[in-house]
Amino acid sequence: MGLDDRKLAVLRAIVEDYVSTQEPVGSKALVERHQLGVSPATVRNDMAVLEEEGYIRQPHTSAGRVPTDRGYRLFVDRLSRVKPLSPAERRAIERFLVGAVDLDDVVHRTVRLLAQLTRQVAVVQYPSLARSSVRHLELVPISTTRLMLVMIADTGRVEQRLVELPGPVPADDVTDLRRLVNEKLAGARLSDTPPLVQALVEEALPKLRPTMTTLATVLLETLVERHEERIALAGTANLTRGGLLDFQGSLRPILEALEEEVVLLKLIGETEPSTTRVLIGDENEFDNLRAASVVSTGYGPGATIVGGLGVLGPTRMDYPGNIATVRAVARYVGELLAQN
Amino acid sequence: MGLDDRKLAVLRAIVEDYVSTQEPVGSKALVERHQLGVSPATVRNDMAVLEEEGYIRQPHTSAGRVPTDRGYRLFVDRLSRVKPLSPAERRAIERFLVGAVDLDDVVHRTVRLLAQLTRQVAVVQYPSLARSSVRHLELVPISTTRLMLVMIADTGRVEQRLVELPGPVPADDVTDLRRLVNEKLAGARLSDTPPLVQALVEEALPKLRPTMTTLATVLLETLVERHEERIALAGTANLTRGGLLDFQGSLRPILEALEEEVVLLKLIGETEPSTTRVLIGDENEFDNLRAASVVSTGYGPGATIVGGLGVLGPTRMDYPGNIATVRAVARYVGELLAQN
DNA sequence: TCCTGGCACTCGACTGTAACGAGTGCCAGT
DNA sequence: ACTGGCACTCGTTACAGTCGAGTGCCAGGA
Repeated sequence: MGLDDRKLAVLRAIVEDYVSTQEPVGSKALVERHQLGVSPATVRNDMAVLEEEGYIRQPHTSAGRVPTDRGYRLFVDRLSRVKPLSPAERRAIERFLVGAVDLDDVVHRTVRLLAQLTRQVAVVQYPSLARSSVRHLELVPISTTRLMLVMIADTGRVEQRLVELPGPVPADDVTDLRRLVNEKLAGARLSDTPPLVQALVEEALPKLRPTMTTLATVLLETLVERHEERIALAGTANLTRGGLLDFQGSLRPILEALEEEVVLLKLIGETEPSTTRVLIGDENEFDNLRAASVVSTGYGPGATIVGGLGVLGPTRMDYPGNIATVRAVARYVGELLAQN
Repeated sequence: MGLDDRKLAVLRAIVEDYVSTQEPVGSKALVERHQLGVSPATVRNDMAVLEEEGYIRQPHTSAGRVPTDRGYRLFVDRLSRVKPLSPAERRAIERFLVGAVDLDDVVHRTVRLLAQLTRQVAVVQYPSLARSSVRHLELVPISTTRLMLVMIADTGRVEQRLVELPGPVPADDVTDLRRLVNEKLAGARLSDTPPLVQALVEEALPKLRPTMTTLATVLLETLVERHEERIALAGTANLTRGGLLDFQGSLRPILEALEEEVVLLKLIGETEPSTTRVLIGDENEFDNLRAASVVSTGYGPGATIVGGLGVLGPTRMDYPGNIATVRAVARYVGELLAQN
């Protein structure tokens, strides 16, 4: 396809104008607002080509042009540079994140910060258990037949779970169990624990065997199988900006998708490439989100990645700005985690 | 004000029809759909009176009548009986709540259940710390100068917090601290802890004094001051039912309000009367929610109340049905908590 | 005294027509 | 290869007219 430099410039101009005005942009307005150095008629010819190639389209015959998902894609890949953050934004990020005392606190502040800076819906995944290691396991007797199991991960996450024991267990045995469990599991990556837990049961003294078996079941459930992942969300009210024009008039599918943790995890949790990922409109695998775009990236202390974060908004969003913000926030959060 | 039985019957009919059809209801339609035993003209006279008294109003001159907030209030207080739950609903509640392993689990299941049954936005407050007692405090050494403080409440809530110690503390001292803290605080209501914590510091051995002081600060922050309350939310997508007619076309203020924990707590957290509370439209103290109604109640094991739960929706909602559901769910959750 | 049928009236919803104008595609000329 | 000009499309807006649901009021009857 023959897209020369000017045609690309036209596409860029269309995207920028449409994102900021939210109205279809015509050839005349384009040459007025950008120094393209050619006449509207020429721009129209270029537009015709861009439309033929599927980068823009006309909502109605007598209206201007609007970028398609494919047009945004080209824009993001080749026509935009990452916008540097304004000093005000930088300051906001720093100020927002100091004083966090808790992992919960960090995550909550982060998600609100992201929502505020981007004016989109923000999503932050808690540090993934799968990518964490066990720092310590604590067993707290609640009654003679009940224990509270508390797992503290190196990422700061704390999970707890009530354990119903098969029979009464004396305090000394609890101490033994605690020691055994920690000797075996402390320091291990959560994803590596199943065989270790198995070994624990097999090596346990006959006296402790039944209790350990129960404990092992709960351990596996808590550490590996169950609600492994947590998510924080903020800024849903931002969906209502752009007065019903975005999302073709109905927020319903979006709101539904946002309530499904599984969906959100898919969106921001796939962090293999460790670079910023942009999903535009129907590139998204969920039908409910085919009118939305997602900008996401991984975060973590140093170079490692323990979770994902990102923003979700209309396809008509400020990609360069949002990409810059998401990256910057991820970096700051990573630094914060590294300090602990 | 002279509202005889028939006028009340007319009001009831208007509310019921409007709630189910979502359209202003006229005198003719009313007599057709209800056995009022009088003619449309008579109903019109009654309507005129009801309108004068502020219970109904006309959106336009040539339209039917619509209940006002005041009309709904009268309906709820005097004209409706609590709808018994359908067997299907009963079954749904029971099935939904068995198998919950965790307080987190219970709360999440409850909030989703409520949202599903009422088709409104559901809100559930975690058992309030202020109404809980300390079951156990655990101190887990993370490094020589860091402890993880874990508080387990009798309601099942678990709070944790990282403590930065002023200097290295040997393991034996941690054991002592743990014992001291538990001796003093275990069993105490959280709201009663401040003086006890103070006493802990004063009675501590000189050797432990600095550490205990730091610990005390964090304890007070964690137990009393900070994010004492937590909230779970579900069903926001239900706001989009009734296609923009409810909430005068903009979900924005509602979504904004739902993001403020403080607002939600005010809505469902004030559980003094222990009976079901209904807030209709502008009875609500938050401007953002003047187009919404809230049905809420307290829940807890036995007769005690440890938190609140409820639903939020358009003023045009099925009050009798929602009240019944909210009550039933609260009772079941209470029973569930009592078992632990 | 209260209810009812009848009737004029209001006013939003809908329909059809016309003018307007933003924007386009195409073509001939440079 | 670009440009100015021009005819054309079609959504938007304004306006007028009709329709009908629903009302308020009144006179007559139980």
